[in-house]
Amino acid sequence: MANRRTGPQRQEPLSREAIALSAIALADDEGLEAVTIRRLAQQHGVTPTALYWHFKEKDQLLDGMAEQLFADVQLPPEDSAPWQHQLRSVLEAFLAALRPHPAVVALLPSRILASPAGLALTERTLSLLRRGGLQPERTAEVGGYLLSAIVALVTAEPGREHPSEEEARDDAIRAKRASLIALSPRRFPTVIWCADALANCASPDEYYAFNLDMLIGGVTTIADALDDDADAALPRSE
Amino acid sequence: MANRRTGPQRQEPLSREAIALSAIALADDEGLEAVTIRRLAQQHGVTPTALYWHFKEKDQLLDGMAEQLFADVQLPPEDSAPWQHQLRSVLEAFLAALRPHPAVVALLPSRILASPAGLALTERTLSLLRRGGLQPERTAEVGGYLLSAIVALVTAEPGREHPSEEEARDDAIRAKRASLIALSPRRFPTVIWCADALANCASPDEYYAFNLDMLIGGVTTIADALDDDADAALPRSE
DNA sequence: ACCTGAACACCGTTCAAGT
DNA sequence: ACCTGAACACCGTTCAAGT
Repeated sequence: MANRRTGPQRQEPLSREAIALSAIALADDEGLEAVTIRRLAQQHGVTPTALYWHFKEKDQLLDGMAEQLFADVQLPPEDSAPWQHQLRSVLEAFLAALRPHPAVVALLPSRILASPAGLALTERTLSLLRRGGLQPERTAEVGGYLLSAIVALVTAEPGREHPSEEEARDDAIRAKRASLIALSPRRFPTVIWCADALANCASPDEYYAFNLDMLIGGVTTIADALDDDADAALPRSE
Repeated sequence: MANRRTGPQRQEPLSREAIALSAIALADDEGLEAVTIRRLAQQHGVTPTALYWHFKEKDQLLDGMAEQLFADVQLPPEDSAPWQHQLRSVLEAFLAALRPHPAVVALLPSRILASPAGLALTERTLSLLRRGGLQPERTAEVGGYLLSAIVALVTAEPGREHPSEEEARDDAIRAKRASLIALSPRRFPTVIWCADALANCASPDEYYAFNLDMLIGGVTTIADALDDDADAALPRSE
């Protein structure tokens, strides 16, 4: 589990990409707040100030981490399926890239339009909404939000914040569940009814699939509403 | 605009609430990363270590900030409207509390079940989904996600990251738009088509209303699908 | 081109002490 | 009960210098 702690490494020169990859690994292991110029330098056997040759400031390192995640997205090939189905495939591909790195995803929403791979993902998403009949303002608003909503899906996975070591994780889940069960049944009956599933996600795959169904269902609803408006505006068109 | 900078204030003893409120104001003005034990102490005319009498550690200060925002939510009274309509009203109330404090909302998803006011919001949300026919696992998964999706709605508002001073803001929007317009029209035709709306939100109210329509439409879709399943399982019920 | 070393301003936090 | 003061380990960043 613990990441390369093999002390100072003599090796070929550093690269932006190598630093960003080890930063992602460090975030995966210990959280985003563990990603520090000084710790990364130590892992690479180098002085903290050496990193400033590769990145002008820490924010550019975070940009590099985000870019790596966007580059992991395996966009499905375009096909002739209905646009809603293709949209679901695109969002699933984004989700698949994010799930291994939940600690990093908070970096993505503000950086998607500044990253080449993020732009490719955005282009695919927006073009499918356009095919659904949305005007440019709606396309931008809904498309941009959908991508952030996928990020939020990872952030909000029940039980995601618990530790990953099995025993400590079980303890945390039990403690969370107990704290919910102990609430007033008069004021919080439904929280208590849901306590198990709020404390931990029994099946993450079902959590993701069901909420994706919801998002796609919502997009379909608003696209259909636009069609109805168009029908109403052009009464006996066709 | 600038916040009470009137130097050391001699006054009645500090309180958790007063510190959390000034922390929110500081985040509104200068972003969450400006919220520092030392700066807050300075604003209150007190030594940094004085804050440790009120909060065991900085994380508890962040808890207090989140609790204040949850307490701002004005939950609508229960009524006899369809559950989807009531759910929309609850989400609108949450959104109204968040919009004045976009820099703070990232604190909320991980803290909602640890805050009394957050639990009240969760209870209302879950109880309406239960009324929609969802089982406890789905209720927890969808309800928890919906609340995070509202937070993401604020985070992802186009143009939200630009500065708030009018002139600098116009410059940032123009620069963002120009950078999108300059992309390859062959590879990014739809991004270019949407460039204006991606660079800035012409009407935030419409952005929020339209995406809320989408979320409510999605919840309705999955609840209806459950009804259909039930109908199929009990063929000529009724 | 790529990295070191010294230095600076700024963090969160502990602990003993004051009133 | 509420706050001060000194101290510690840890940040990001600049700049001049080395090879």
